[in-house]
Amino acid sequence: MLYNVLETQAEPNMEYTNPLFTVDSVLFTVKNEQLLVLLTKRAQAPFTGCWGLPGGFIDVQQDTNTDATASRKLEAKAGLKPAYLEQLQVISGPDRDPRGFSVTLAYFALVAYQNVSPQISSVESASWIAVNDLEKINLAFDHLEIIQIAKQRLQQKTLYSMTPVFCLPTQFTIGQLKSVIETIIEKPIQRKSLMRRIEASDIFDLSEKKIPSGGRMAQLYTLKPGADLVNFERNLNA
Amino acid sequence: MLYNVLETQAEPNMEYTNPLFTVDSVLFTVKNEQLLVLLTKRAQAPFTGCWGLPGGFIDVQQDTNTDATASRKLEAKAGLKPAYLEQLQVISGPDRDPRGFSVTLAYFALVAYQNVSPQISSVESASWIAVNDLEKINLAFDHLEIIQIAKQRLQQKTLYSMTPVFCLPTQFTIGQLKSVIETIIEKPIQRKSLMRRIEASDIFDLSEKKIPSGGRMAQLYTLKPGADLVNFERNLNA
DNA sequence: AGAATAGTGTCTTTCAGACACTATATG
DNA sequence: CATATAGTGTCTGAAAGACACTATTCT
Repeated sequence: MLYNVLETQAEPNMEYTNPLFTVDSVLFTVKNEQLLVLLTKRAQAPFTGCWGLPGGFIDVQQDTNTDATASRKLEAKAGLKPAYLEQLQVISGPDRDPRGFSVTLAYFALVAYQNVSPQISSVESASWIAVNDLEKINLAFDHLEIIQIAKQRLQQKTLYSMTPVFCLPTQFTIGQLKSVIETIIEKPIQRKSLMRRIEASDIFDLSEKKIPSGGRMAQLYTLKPGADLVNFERNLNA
Repeated sequence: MLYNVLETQAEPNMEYTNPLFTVDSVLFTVKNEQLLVLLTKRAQAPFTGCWGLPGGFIDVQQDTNTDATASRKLEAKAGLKPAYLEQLQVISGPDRDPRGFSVTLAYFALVAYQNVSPQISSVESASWIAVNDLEKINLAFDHLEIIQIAKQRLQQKTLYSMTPVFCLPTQFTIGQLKSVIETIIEKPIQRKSLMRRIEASDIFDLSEKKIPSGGRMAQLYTLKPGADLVNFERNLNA
């Protein structure tokens, strides 16, 4: 006993115990006026059999940074590349993983449902779940909390940017964009306000095509190649 | 050779090499119309003798999360507690640290210069450097880049919140706040606009006191106890 | 008095909200 | 034709910008 105490004190430069470090992604899409999140069924302990966020460990041989880790894990677990990916935040603590102190870098990502529907349905262990139905699901770790934080960030960004276009195919109509935005922020917006922002942002091209919509034909738009998203100086609605 | 290849393939569940994980802070303050950042002189390799951001490893025995790590390191290296602390972002890659793949969680923090000036000057190895003079300094790792990212975030937040109050003592005047804001965003603002926001945010109390200012006495304000910062729905200036 | 800073009154500008109106598709 | 959705015209409203004006303090 005494011996151990002395030995510890004699090593002030000891290596700190390195905590577990993982990268997890909250990948959203929108389908039928519902915000969906991608969950995977956990094959290993802890929380075997529970649903959780797709993620895993950095592969220092392969990954050039944590963005690459997030992408690689989404590719491996659900066979898809997100259209949008950004860091959300780090969550850490001694009690969130039974194996010990853990640090998780959470990403927040978007894809168009149309682009990934076939891949997901072919993967047994991955599934889209409506964010508003998550109480019914038994989620691993603090993943429910992380999803709520990601949802809030998505809602916030939707008020001052065109981020939700990444939930749509490359060609889309104003009506579709309006619907996706309304699903995300859970409030109606004015079509006129959206049109003004599309015009002002100058990041969209008119396609030559129009598509049927139940009424008058709708103009198709695309994001200009290489265009960066713009942040507006005012929020919508809120 | 062949044996090694087979062995690798036979261990799909092998432990990944855990990268180095550190927590660094970009602590800003404002003094004499200059934005300053706290740097520490590195005692150990790599980059011995260079200036760098105060930070270090998580202590899984002591820290309840990475926020605690950031605070503890600021306390240890400069003897101070920041008035404001939030996550900035994770920077990672195989080449940013000569020791190998590294992951750094950067924090962004604020203090009032008046509150910490004595501590810093008593610490040999810590010093405030003007952010606009950093080219002259030999900075460790990619710390220059991290400081620039933190500065941008601070500028952005200043446009839609009262975050800069954390660069001031608990009692402060509108004139002081205006000056700090202008230093941060490097642009003049309208005193009237600031007054309107102070009124609208409803997070400040008038003190009973006024202080001299070179002209008419200036009203002292304080942040209401327990008040959360408000995000305005429009940006200033920009 | 004159200079300096604090604080107010008020007009302009910008952009979102509201909503009526026109346009064009379908059955 | 009616209905549904696309898209426009234009008025209102909220909050920032501009800036002149008053108020107070010091020398």
